[in-house]
Amino acid sequence: MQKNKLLEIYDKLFERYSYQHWWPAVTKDEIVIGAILTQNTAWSNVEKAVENLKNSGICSLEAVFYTDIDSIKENIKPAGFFNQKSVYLKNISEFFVKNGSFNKLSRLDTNRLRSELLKIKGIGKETADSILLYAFGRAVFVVDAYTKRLILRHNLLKSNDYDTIQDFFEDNLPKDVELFNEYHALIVKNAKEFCRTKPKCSGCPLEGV
DNA sequence: CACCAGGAATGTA
DNA sequence: TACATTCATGGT
Repeated sequence: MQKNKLLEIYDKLFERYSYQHWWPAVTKDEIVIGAILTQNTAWSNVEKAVENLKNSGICSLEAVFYTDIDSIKENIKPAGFFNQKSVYLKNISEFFVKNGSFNKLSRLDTNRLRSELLKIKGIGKETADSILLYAFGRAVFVVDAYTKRLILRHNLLKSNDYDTIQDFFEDNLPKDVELFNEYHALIVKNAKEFCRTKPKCSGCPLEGV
């Protein structure tokens, strides 16, 4: 029994699933592009879209910026919402190209970088934080629908507000990039297995936590 | 056939 | 602030 519920939950998830290694050995550009494409979309469909971009030689933010939007649409079609996601990709690629890409943007502190990302149309809190964590390596906790449901079901908070839940994680965990990286991935992994349409809790590593 | 996935923008009250 | 609607493909 630990006094820190969040660490207890993490330990049980990690014990069951081990490392998820999200976005390993891929370019940062691909992570940013994937973060947009995965908005409310199954990851298997994102992989098809990314593969199309690679085959077309335009799986980079600079390439996206200089490629006509109709070609972008055609390539990312499998990921769904291609009409708006193509615009979103254009928006963020413009941001990176016009601001010196990772080289210069990495000099900004995390809060400043986050607020700049949130100004881009198509980048909400979860996408911004995913980019900060997985592409920039900043210790920012990503809150998604699964995370909210986990917090509410275990009665750890009353509010389901994004910032409230994010603060809860960041204030009760060591600010460790690898920990935040794995934790978010483990929550998704566990939710997919046990919390689909009908919550089947039998066998869940968080049973009784 | 229905449901929804590693959300965000927009509109309504 | 708190919900509701729209966007689109592909797997179960």
